[in-house]
Amino acid sequence: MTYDADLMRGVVQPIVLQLVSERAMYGYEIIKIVNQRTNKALEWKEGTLYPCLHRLEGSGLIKSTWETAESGRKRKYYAITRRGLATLKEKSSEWASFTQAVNSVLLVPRKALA
Amino acid sequence: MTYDADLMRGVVQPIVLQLVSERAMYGYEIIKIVNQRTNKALEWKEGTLYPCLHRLEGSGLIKSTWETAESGRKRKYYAITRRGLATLKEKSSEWASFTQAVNSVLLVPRKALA
DNA sequence: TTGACATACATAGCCATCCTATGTATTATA
DNA sequence: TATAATACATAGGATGGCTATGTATGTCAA
Repeated sequence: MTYDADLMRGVVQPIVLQLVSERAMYGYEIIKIVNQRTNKALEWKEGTLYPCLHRLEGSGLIKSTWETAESGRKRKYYAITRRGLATLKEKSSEWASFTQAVNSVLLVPRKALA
Repeated sequence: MTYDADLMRGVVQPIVLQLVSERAMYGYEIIKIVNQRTNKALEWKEGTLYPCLHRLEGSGLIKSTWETAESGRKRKYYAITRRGLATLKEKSSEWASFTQAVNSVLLVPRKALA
């Protein structure tokens, strides 16, 4: 159990929503981009992403379409829905205020302590 | 299921460790301080804190002593241990790098997008 | 052409823990 | 003498990330 596993909860959905809001993406691509954009600070596995994609689609926050690349390979592209966009905005600001709240406890300067 | 519940995982332990590292505290006090210091952005209930305190003590990261206030009321004070302090430092920097990683995905400026 | 690897999707089961709800007991207050 | 606040505790539900595994196709080097 990496500690990261607990931290990860609550951010996987917003991150996925953010990415597919930028442009339509397929699952494998999302994993690569997350690893890349965070310099592997976040290193997602399939077991993290795919169930999340299915949940998001089940909730109507994203929608998928199968497409075939020139290579002939089939990919399931996900795009954000109107409701997904609203949720993304919600969760983004929630994340911002949450981190601020946590930091207000975690980052108390020593000189401020009695 | 508030979304906050998922975000909360992974920060409860570090926050508790941070607080009891400042000075010895008892459970009920910790709850009040968290609510207060975060302006109720974080609003912990007993069911969140007490099991966490027991886990931390079980792991040897904090240790407890019963004390009696002038009022006659009994309180269980928790203090951080040497190992707890080491863990706190670890988790604090983990939290810092984690939020940075998440923000590097979540806070991509629009103009940076292809 | 064959083996290895990367790509691409998917899911079952484990497990940790946050939350709700509930319980007990004591002290303070109206 | 209620009611609220203080103070501790735990059982049970629910969620979802992680491990492991499975399938299939495309690419590339030996």
